[in-house]
Amino acid sequence: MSADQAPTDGDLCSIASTLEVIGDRWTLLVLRDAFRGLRRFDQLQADLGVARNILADRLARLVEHGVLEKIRYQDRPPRYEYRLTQKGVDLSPALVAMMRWGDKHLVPDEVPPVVLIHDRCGTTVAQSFHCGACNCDVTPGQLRSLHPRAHLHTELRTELRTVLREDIA
Amino acid sequence: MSADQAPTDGDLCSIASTLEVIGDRWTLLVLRDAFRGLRRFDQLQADLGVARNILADRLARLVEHGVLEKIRYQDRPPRYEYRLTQKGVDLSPALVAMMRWGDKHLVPDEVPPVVLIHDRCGTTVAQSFHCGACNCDVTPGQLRSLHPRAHLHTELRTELRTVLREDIA
DNA sequence: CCCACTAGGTTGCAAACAGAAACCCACTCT
DNA sequence: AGAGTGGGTTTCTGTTTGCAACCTAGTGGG
Repeated sequence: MSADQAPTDGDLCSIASTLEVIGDRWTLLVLRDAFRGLRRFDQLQADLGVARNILADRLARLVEHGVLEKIRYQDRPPRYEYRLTQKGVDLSPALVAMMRWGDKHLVPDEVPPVVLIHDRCGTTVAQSFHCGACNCDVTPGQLRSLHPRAHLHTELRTELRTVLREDIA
Repeated sequence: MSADQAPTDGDLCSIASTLEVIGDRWTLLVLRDAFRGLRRFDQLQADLGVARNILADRLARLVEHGVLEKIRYQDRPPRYEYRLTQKGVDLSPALVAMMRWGDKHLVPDEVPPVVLIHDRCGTTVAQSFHCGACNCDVTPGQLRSLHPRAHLHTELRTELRTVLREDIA
């Protein structure tokens, strides 16, 4: 059954796979700035204060993974900008979740939180877990996770459909 | 602690602040395992394959930041486990968002996705942005962000209440 | 024509960090 | 007494990072 062949289980776990693409401090800060609308190399470099070679590396990796696109926005002289693809835009739930955690547990009073707006109606939008059956929001503590295949937990349980509890107490 | 300040704008941006706590590949993998129920040093070390000194460092940092608690679960010999605090459990939206992005854009068919269950009713739960006014879900592309203070964008706009568009096209 | 300037990088080198393996300690089991 | 276990720390070495300098088009000014 070979539970441990991979260097990391990047191809088995969605979180590990995701971290192989964006699991880096500078990468995530680049994405944050991309969502804020920054698109050019020097804008990003000035805003982040990151070393230029590191920024070049992270941008190239994000382009390679299809999270950003490198677009030539003028021809002479050739100038490029980096903008989010749909795949990149789909990262916004992750960035928003981190932002909300920071809002709640760090920087309590200094910074008024960024507000998310539904562009059609202009009112605020909340991120949540929603249960369609109960038609209610679900807090993290009321969540359980069901692993369709338990190959990641062969030591704990060898049966399929193992329920792992996320309890805290 | 005591803020070795301003290498980045960690105290201005919630995302940057959050990344100073969890913005590291191993840290995030430790948290993933914590949500799966792993609690002991050797369990984590065996599962992740991380160097023991690195794991010790990451656990200590997470405890220091109040994301995990180090609990003595037996006295002779003294044995400890690490479990999520409420602050730690509140990170689940971020982990879930990364997991869903990985489900959607990486590992497409190999791994059946982990399903989230509402413990009260046993049915599946979805993570979403919800607009209360329209009573509908909002896709990432329909989101705009409103920054109550624009101090992070003084070059772009010096006015308050700058609307930053997250458009892609 | 010559010079400075900008965007978008690349190169070279010192310092910091990650990883592997060995070691340590307190206790229990046999 | 010797081996095993949980929970780490130390040591050494190789990779990664950060910083600064440099490069390459092209543009605008004098």
